Amino acid sequence: MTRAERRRSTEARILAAAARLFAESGYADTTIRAVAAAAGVNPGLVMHYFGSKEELFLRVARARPSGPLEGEPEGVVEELLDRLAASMADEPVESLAVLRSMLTHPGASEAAAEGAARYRAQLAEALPAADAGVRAALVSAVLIGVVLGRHLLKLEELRDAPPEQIAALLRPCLRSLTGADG
Amino acid sequence: MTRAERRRSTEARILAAAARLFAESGYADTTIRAVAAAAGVNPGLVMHYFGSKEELFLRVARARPSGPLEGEPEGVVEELLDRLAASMADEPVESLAVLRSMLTHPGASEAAAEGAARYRAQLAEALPAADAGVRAALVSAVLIGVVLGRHLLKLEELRDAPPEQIAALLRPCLRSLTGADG
DNA sequence: TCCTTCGTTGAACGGCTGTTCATTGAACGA
DNA sequence: TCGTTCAATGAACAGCCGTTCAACGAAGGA
Repeated sequence: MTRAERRRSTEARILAAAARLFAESGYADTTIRAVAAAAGVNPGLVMHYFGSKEELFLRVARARPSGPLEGEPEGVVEELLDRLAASMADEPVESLAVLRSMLTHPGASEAAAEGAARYRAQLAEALPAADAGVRAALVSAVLIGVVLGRHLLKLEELRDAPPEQIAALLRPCLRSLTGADG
Repeated sequence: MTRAERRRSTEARILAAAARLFAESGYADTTIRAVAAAAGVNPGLVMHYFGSKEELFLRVARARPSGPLEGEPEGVVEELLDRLAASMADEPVESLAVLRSMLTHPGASEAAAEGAARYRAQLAEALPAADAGVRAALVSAVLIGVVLGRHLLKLEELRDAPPEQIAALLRPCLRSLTGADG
């Protein structure tokens, strides 16, 4: 294994461990030492690669663009439900890391705010109503609440329910919020 | 001022400061020293009164029973919207402290879980549908998402919108989730 | 008035944190 | 083969944390 490969491999291992720990424990309770241990690496190395705990977190939290969101409200709702179902099937480690840390770490909210605002703006543009902004924010809040309830608060009924059932129950709810029900 | 009065007054001041700081910063980032400073008191006194940071948090987080929730789904939805509007008018410090810390502090979830589960059970009993449990959990998740979005994530559109507008947009959403729309 | 009670303080403790830095040793280029 | 590069280590630093404890000083009872 070449030197560059080892380097990339180690860096990836640290990032994966950091994402998992940030998601599980939040920003404050995740220590550089724990990340290093989980990655099988020396704490100093984490600092050497990422400079600081803050920058390590930002590398994990970098908002990956999640595809465009356009078309008629009906289609947008289905797209949102699909994404929700997908993030329910497997544990969405990065999203959870961002979500949990946004509630823990002062800087995390600001770091993710720009991407989230662009997301809501995109969503709002697909809505016909005059109060599209508030509606888009409510849709975001509802989806965040559901992911939060299932993965972080671990509400039993939500954790045990199949994704399709949740999506089906949520459909009319989102259709009314987006104005897709006329 | 009598000695017992001073004692109660100081204790109340510490509890109020703790509630505010737990809500603002979560469990981990709230220090005993900061609570003591905000209450104008010596850190040692906080320990002397409450024993530990954990017990101080539990005193703040003790679930205050929030009235019964019964009757027809339509009425329950209106009751929920009323409570939501009320918690939007003023900053619900204690609720936020619990909510934020549930996401920060391992023990906080468990501490609040019992009360929250009883709340969802009560809500589920008022719903006629066979999948009342999942529906009740989804209603909780939606309401948590909205409070979270407004007070913790500070989504601009949600923070600036008047409570009545949010309640109005949420009404059909909650009616469909509770099965109040037939 | 004197002694007790107790709210309150200040200093200190060990432990864990993020971060730094000199050092090692194996992969590399010549 | 030899010197350089650089991934990786281990020990150490200062700072903040929760927590402890001896001590002070004013309120309360006799």
